[in-house]
This record gives sequence, C-alpha cells and structure tokens, in this order.
Amino acid sequence: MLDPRLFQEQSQELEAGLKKKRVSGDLLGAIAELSKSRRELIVQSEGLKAQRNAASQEIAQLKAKAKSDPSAAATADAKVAEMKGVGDQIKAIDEKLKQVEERFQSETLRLPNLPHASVPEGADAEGNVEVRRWGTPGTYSFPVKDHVALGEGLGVLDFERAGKMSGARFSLYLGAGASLERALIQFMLDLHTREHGYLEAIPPFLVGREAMTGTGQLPKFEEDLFKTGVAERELFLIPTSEVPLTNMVRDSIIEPGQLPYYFTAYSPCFRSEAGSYGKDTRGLIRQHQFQKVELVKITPAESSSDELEKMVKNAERVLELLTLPYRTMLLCGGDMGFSAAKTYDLEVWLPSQNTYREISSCSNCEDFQARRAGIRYRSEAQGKPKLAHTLNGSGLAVGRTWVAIVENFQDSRGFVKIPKVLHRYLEGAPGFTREGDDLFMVSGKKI
RNA sequence: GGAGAGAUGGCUGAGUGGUUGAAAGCACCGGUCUUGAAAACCGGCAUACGGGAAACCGUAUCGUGGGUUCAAAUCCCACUCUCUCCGCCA
Repeated sequence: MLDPRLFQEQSQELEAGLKKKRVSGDLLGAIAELSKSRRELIVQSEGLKAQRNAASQEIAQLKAKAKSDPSAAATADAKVAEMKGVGDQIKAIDEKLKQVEERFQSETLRLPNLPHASVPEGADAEGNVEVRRWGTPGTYSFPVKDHVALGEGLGVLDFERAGKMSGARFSLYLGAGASLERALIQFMLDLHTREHGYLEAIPPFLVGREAMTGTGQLPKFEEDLFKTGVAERELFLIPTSEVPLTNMVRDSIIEPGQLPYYFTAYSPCFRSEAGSYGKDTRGLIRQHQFQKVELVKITPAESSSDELEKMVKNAERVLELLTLPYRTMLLCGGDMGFSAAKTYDLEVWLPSQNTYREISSCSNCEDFQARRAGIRYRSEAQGKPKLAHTLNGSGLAVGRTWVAIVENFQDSRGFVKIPKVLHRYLEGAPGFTREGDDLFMVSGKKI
C-alpha cells in the first residue's frame, strides 16, 4: 500500500517540512534506520530465493532424466537435501524482514503530510492568516441569544432527550428545526451538483480499517473514531464522508481524460472528540454526531492548487447565498491537519460569541492520501501511472450552518428569519410563517 | 438464517505439485499488405519491490492470510467477496 521509497532519501527539505508540522527528527532517524535494515534483509532473502529457484528447475530436469540415468536421481536427492537448509535460512530472514517491515509501516503511517511552500509558519491558530472577509455582522437592538436558547425556546432543539438516550454531545432536532437542517442539506447538495459540477453519492457510513488508513485517520487517530465490533467484524463510523468519497477510487489507476473527479455527499459524521473535553460543551458546535455535506476532488498533480481555490469558492458560495458573514483563513503549518498540505478554513460569524467560528475546512492533500490509498492516474494512454492529488472540503458543516442561521437571523421575538434561498424548501412546512416577503421559523410542536 | 457454486492477466477462459508470469481467444498498440479502410499475416501488450550510472538482473504477485514441500495457481487450514436456491426483511 505505502511506497517505502518515499522515506529512503532523507532530504533536509523533508525534515524542515516536518518541523513546520511539529514532528521531531528522532522519528525520522528511526524510520531511516528501519528502511536501511529492511533493504539489507530483502537483498539477502532474494539472493537465496534466486538460488533456490534455480535449484528447483535443476531438480525438475534431473528427475525427468532419472528414469534412464540412475546417477541423475542421486544428484537430485543431494540437491534436495542442500536446498532444505537454504529454505530454513530463507524462512528465518523473511521472519525478521516481516517484523522490520511492520515497524517501518507503522512508523511511516504516523508521519503527517508536508506543508505546501505557500503555507505560513506558525505553531497554532494564532499563526493563521486571514485572506478575505465577506459580509458585515448584523447589529441587534436587543440582547442576542445563542442558538441553544433560541432553539429550545422555539421547541426545535432538545438536548435533554438526546442526552437521555445517548449521553452528552448528542442532539435532537424537532419539527421546524429538523426541517431546517434537512433543507440546508438539500440546498447545499443542489448547489454543488447543479452549479458546481459535483457527482452526488450516498456512501457507506461505516468503513473498514483499510479505508480509514487510506485517508489518514488511522493508525494515528484511532481514539478519535467510533468503532463497532458487531459480529466480530471491525467497522469504523466515518468521521467525515471524505473517507468513503476518497476511497471510491482507492487502489485504482484512472485512465487519461477522466480527471478531475468532483464528488459530493451528505452524511452524518461521528467523532469521539477525545481530547476536547470541556470545549464547546454547550449546544451544537461540538457533537459526537453531526451532519455534513462534503466535497471531494481527485485531480491530476498539476491542477490541484487551482482546484483547491475553486473548492474554497464553492464552499464560500454556500455562505454567500445564505447571506452569512464569514472570513477565509489560510492555516499555518502548526494548525493544519495530519493529511493536509494546504488548508483554508471558512469561519462564520456567530453573534452570541461575538466572533468567527469554523464552519468549513478545505484541504489539498496532494499525493499524501493517494500514496496511502493507491490512487493513480495516467495522463496519456501509454504513460506511467502517477499519484493523483486528493482534496476535500466541507460544503458545509450543516449543524454549524444551522447555528449560524438561527443566531444571525434571530429577531426580538426569538423567531428566525429564513434566508431567501431556503424558502423553496421550507415554504408551507409546519413551524414556519410567512410575513410579507419574509419567512420565519416560529415554533416546534410541544411534545 | 439454511443449502450449494465460484474467485486466474483489461475481458472471456485453460491449467490439480516441477523451465507456468501463466495456454487460447477477444480487446488494445506497432508493422506488412492496401489508394484508404477492413480482412489476413507478423510482432508487442501486467504490476510492485530490490540491486545497478545504465543496458539490465533478481524477487514477489493466479481473491486475502497462514501451512505442507527442495519446489505451490495446483495440496491443507482460516478468512473475505461474488453468484444461485430457500427463508426473512426495507
């Protein structure tokens, strides 16, 4: 699966890049050591195997001759005895090689992707760079409420009941709240499929270990995933549909002229959120399960940079059509994810927090995932297969979009004014009321 | 859930222990012939890893993982997937 050659030559560039992503040089040293002993063992093993294969052929010929020539039979027997020893040696070396190879794999799979040259230096979110800003945060003549107060006030959000059945960090949308969430999904998918050219998919929401390794969630982040062991079958709940969408082309060679592929899917996403205890405990911001519409691109190497810019625009368009103020951030090396070479985050304005909060993250993984997942393409029919580039982005996180709409468009009555583009999805739905040209979410149904 | 069948190169499909990385056909690429095309004929046509400056050499791969053997597509074990029939279900 992984191309070990990547780690053979330890360039300084590699080391510098990893430093940007806060990886120590020790890991690199260990990997280089493993790579060296791996190659030595391969040479030993293969030399002996070549010897054995040659002897096997000789034995075959001698046995054929043995009927007419008794001395050939004796020679054959001697060869067989000799090869028995060689076989044992091979077995021993291969055993050792297997161990080295396993360690080599597990270490290299923990190396993050290298940042693109255009990524700024920085240790954390402080180092991120704002690249543009759209819209103006609203002003309110009354004390703004957060989405929890508004949602519970309208009876469209119920954390108590969700907690009763599933514990903390689960949510229950009801009535108009559920309708709004569903309308957002529909709106986003319609936009991306009809105007941006993405192919819609409904992928599996549970995937195997290989798929998770291909996109980089495993082996390093196993504790962040939910896992099922039903019927002794190991399956992971997807933390994002980036995983199944990217894995659609795993272990394949894409023929000339096919790329780029644009995929989109709605899916629930499941994250254990280990390590973020105490953060964003209130409301929908950080949940074990949330809804997301994802964008994925598989592109030739040359065009992935441009494709990332276009993907960011596709995600921004969702916010613009919803008239939600946002800013676009270029992440610094220290704040980027494991698989990414370059990442833009979109942050939406939340009046209750008086700040911008992440609502989309769009990354170019370059050939990092492609290498792990075996995603290759040919640029011409006879050409050598090359590693494709993979990109993914939220288009958008639906729950956080819901939050942004409810908070940004609240009025003094605690109602929520629905953006124009959603009217066609919500017109006439229970819990919504028309006032002139405007549509308001006004209530859920008490149960 | 029960019973059965199967998995071989881009496709179809032969091959039950020994020069089989694998017959044959189709598809594809190059050539001969032809004004051009078709047909016919000739040739080519997997991937990965390791060594090498290179030519090239070596190793592995017949669903996956183990085992037996001097030697495995071929024998043994486990698993995965596909198909058919019955039952059940959306």
